[in-house]
Amino acid sequence: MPASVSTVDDYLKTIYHHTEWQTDPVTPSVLAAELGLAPSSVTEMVKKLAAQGLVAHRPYGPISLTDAGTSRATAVIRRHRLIETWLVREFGYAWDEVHDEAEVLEHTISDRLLAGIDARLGHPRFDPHGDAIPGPDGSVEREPFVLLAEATIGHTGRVLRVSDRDPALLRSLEEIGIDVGHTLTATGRDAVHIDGGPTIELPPAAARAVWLTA
Amino acid sequence: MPASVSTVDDYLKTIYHHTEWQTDPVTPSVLAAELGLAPSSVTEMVKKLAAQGLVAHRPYGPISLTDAGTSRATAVIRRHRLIETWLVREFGYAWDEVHDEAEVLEHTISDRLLAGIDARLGHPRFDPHGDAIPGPDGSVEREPFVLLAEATIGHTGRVLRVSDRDPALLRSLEEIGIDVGHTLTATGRDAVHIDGGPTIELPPAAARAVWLTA
DNA sequence: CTAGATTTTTCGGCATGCCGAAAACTCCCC
DNA sequence: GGGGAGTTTTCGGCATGCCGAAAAATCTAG
Repeated sequence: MPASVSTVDDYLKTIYHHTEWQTDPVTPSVLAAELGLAPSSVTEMVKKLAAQGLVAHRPYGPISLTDAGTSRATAVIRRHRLIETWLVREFGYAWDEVHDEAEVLEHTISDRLLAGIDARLGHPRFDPHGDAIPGPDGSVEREPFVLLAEATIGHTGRVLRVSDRDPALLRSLEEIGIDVGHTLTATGRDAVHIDGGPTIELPPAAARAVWLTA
Repeated sequence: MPASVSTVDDYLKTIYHHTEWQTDPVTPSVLAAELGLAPSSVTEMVKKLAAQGLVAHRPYGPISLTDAGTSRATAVIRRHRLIETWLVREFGYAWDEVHDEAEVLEHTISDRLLAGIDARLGHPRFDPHGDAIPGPDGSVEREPFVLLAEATIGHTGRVLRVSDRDPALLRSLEEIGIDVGHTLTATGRDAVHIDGGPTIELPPAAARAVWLTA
């Protein structure tokens, strides 16, 4: 009768993740797309999650996490990002190679081993691409941010995060010199300069994949 | 229609494990007991394994691994023992604490990560309790052995393996000084001396948990 | 404001892997 | 060599989590 832990965790994580850098509501169709499932499957599962008090959802409405759901989601994300960081730092994985492995291990590593990994990494608060690693208590460090595509011309900010959704884009941004921690100024739609250097043209989708401090 | 990888692996591993230090045939009831399942479930699953060519089994007969089954089983055992060794050496787990974690991770770690762990450990060929870690090619290092309970009085041999089935027994043997690598002489039923020292009485089941070189 | 498009939900179904009860088969001992 | 004990298999069932088709609700445009 209780749904499997890792399935539940996947739903919660995906819901949380969706709202982390965006504000649009989470609907069953969005969730279905992100989980790679049919919408009907999502409706069913969401109903179960709601029954368990992890999610708020009235029929035909948006889906949101309850406090219980949020804390469970941040716990999963903590695991995921800690594992990713660990794979990169200790096993030489490239950033676009860690995701699948972390996706699996986040459900299977024990709390004890996770604590060992966390300690060995020195309790990091951010993963290699700027996403915050929630603390063991669920706390998340955040600062106000803007999506580069939505920044006003002339806005200057530090790169907080580069979306890791498209590995090719991620790598090309890296080559250009856009990486977490660098400071950028938006000089136009799809154009920036870095630390006072020359203006650079960005590939099409890039401005929607870079977040700056507000 | 294909059974889940980790379920299949559990069956194969258990069959292999059963024949590793004993010679009695593997029957559905034995397997059911070791897997904690009902015999009827085992019959069903074994039928599927046989259909996949991993196991040889005619109705009412014993179960044995085919070559394909054996190589798959040794691969799982390699993973399991490498993970256990790693948990002990790098995370300070005690020997009786590693099993459950390894049981899960053996199914979920990628080949790549396993190779990284293996390299980091220096490609060990034995786990901390003397069980051989199969090589990546499935090769297993073995030397001829006798169960202490079945050794002739006066037989002297090096301790090859201490069963890790009963953690309490394992620890009490350790306290007495019986551990992998030590040399023992069987001085009677349930009595030994170590490296020429005084004769020691063993707890009841101990003689069935210690293997010596032949 | 209403009709068509879109989204969400309901419903019947499927696969996996397990169980318990009952039937089929083996084995062993007298 | 016949029975009974014990083991193995068959069979109907259950839970999870998914799908597709069809029904219900909502949204959007004219």
